[in-house]
Amino acid sequence: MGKATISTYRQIYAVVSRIPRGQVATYGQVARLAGLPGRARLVGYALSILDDPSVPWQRVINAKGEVSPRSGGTGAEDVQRLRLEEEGVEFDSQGRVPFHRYLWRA
DNA sequence: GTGGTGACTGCCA
DNA sequence: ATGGCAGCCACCA
Repeated sequence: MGKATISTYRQIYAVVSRIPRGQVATYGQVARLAGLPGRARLVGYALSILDDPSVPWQRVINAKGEVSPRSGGTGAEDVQRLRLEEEGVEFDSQGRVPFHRYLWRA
């Protein structure tokens, strides 16, 4: 665990913090904006160990437009969807967020 | 050092 | 449309 890793996470959290309320971004998109193209999984990991409550992690979803299933079976997915709906993001009948309406155009 | 595991994604059958 | 998989790379056992 070195400095480089720490700054990498900081970069990721900084990008996520820029996503506007009521909009969403994909893991891959966040990775690219953070200067880490092709490293979407790292974004997922960074968010999984996030402890800073000021980072709007709920606005990051997968490339299919859905809230990514967690492995641990925790209720995090439901919390994420609820928090998004609270800020005005609507899900379609298939449980997906229509990108044409809510994707963040950085 | 090695191998398995992901809050992922794009490609291909 | 759906599912499988390789590539990705930090972490942990």
